[in-house]
Amino acid sequence: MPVGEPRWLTKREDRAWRGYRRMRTLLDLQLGRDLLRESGLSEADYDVLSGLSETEGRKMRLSELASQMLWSKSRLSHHITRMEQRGLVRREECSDDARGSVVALTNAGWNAIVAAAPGHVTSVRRHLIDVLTADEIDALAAFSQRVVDRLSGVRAE
Amino acid sequence: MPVGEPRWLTKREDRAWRGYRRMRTLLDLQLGRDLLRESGLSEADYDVLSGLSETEGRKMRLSELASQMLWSKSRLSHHITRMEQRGLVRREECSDDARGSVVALTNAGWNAIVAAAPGHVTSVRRHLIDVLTADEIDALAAFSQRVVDRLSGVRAE
DNA sequence: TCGAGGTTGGTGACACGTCAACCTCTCTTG
DNA sequence: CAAGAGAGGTTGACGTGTCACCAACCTCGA
Repeated sequence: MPVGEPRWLTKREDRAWRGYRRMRTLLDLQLGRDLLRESGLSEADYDVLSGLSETEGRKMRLSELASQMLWSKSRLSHHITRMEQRGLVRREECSDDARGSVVALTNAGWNAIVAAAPGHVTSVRRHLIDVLTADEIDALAAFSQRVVDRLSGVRAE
Repeated sequence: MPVGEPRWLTKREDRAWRGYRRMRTLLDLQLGRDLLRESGLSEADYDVLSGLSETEGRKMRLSELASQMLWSKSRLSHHITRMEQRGLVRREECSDDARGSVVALTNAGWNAIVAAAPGHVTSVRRHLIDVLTADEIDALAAFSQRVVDRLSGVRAE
């Protein structure tokens, strides 16, 4: 906690910060709406399906998927329960480790992600990617990676 | 909804998109944790207090605050109810419009935001602003503004 | 002046995320 | 090999956001 006056944001910095936050809010909202309307999936659903679909055998350990998605195990477990009830994924026992469980894509889940992906990519393009210049794309990739690296290295102050 | 194959993301675009999303997730988490630890406020609390504190008279119509924050009226109403119970804000009747209500900052609310702001700015600096070059700051401000403008102009499709 | 139609908030039900407690199983280590 | 530490996952309680709906209210044309 800073003791004296902190270095307040300059006008330029403030513009960037507010712009970022507003973009984040609006973009999430729009992409989520587009996705839900066109495919009946939430962004969370999409991420889970997408993660599984890119994996060898279309199945993954629960904890591995959770850590890749930056989700808590509890969150993923709850979410998988709901998706399982909708037939998108299936829990299987883990042969290696009797404690563990494996999440597998069902056919319905595979079909759902295949059907949803084109529309989602189009939506991401329209609202973000195609609005940026090539330089801005590269800048975004570069600095977001840097921010992520710093945050991942630091556990809690 | 696209009919044929969409334009999939290139490697560069994909790096930007994934980087952005990961940054968003981690940054939110970290800033929220910092803020809560140092001031006992959630980011939502902070935004409400901050919005009110920048206003003439430190009070605002509920619907105006909601639209400025890009929140639904219902969400704000729920949140104000909780903040009211903690003494951070107060509801007042609206003289112009008997349907309306006004949210006002209490002294406790003012003290809370004044106490929280320096630490929050420091946290934003450390995890985002100071990690970016001046050019990146300007690029972020520019393209986020552009994305926001396009999204604000479009209502639904 | 009255009624239709839109606006402003509030409310209850539900979906989702977090936290902490818990159980089971695995792995060390003496 | 037994005991305890610790990992993997599940569950329930709780807080928060969304959605649908309602009541109260305003505005404006007939």
